[in-house]
Amino acid sequence: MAKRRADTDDARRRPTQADVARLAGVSPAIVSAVVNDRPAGTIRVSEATRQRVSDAVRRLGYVPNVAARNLARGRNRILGIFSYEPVFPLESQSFYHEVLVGIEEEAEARGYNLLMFSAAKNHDGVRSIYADEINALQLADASILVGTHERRDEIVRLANERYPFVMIGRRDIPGIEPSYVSGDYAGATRDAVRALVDLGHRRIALVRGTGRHEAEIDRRAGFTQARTDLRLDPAHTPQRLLADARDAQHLCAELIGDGVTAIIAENAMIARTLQRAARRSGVPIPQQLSLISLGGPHTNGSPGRLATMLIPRRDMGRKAVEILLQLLDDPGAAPLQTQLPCELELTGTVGPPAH
DNA sequence: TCTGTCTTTCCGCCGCTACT
DNA sequence: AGTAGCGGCGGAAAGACAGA
Repeated sequence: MAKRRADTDDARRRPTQADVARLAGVSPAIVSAVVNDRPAGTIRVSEATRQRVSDAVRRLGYVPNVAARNLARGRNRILGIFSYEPVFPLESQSFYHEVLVGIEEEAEARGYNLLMFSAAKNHDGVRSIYADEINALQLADASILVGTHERRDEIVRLANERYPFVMIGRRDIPGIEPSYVSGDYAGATRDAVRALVDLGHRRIALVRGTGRHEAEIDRRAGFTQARTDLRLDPAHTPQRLLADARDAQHLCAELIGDGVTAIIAENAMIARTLQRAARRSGVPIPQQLSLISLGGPHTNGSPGRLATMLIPRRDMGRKAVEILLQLLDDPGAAPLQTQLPCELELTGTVGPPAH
């Protein structure tokens, strides 16, 4: 095998550290120290020896074997990105575009390469980390998981295998405590209610969708918390479900009939639907009804630009890389869970109540 | 004896192959 | 079928050796 190859094919064989060591008349450890420029604290090499090794490296054309080096270090300086859904749709407004930009910036700054996992599909046609029953992410030292349609059984399996990973978005998964980076959606929702109250609103509705994801649960929890903090009458601060866009006009009329002067929409789609419904009903925004969207991004330049919660996507990407590297440096560390503050951009569709 | 320089040895990584 | 050994390194520890 390798030995046989060495005998028959020596001239074409790539030179190794051992070859350099032989030619320079030193031990392989010295070659390693010179090639990797190890500090004097670990191993001292005289200038003359260093020169001999460098000459031998040049004469043989020695280049370190990356695979062998990774094997020895147990690291390959590759971070994975696994997405349960396409992250490169045409719209540059895609939620994940900015997150990926942040990931790339931070990975580059720290000298790590990125590897995108996107091919592995299981028999259901759904992307799966364990499509072949083997953790595909092992190619990378650690990975960032994006997407909201994750398979939670796989996340549990990853955690139990002690594979280092970070999720974009808070996850509440029984049995494990995954590391994640998320926006502080509850805090931003509280801030939105407070801003409306400061403007004089007392009857404020949260219009939610059918989703039951943590990001949505957090927004609803933030709304409820704000109601308590600000001593608002629960009867005047309802949470209403908008399951079908066709019901928007009816819901809008109903809320206005109840005296509601401000609506917080759980996501941008609901916000735009309500905005259109109000326009059709002849309800002026923000003169008669204020509207805040808890999900960006809004369409810049559109008429009646939406007041919006700004999700720090780029920072989330950067923080995810930071956390991954912390997990790599200290595999025994407790899960690192971070919620970044989300600012509110209260322009366009927010104003004081009519009376 | 101390210091500087270097060698030797060992472990770990893991897929693959040869050997028992 | 099971096991040992190899490849090609990095890194650390222990020790050898020469010269001051």
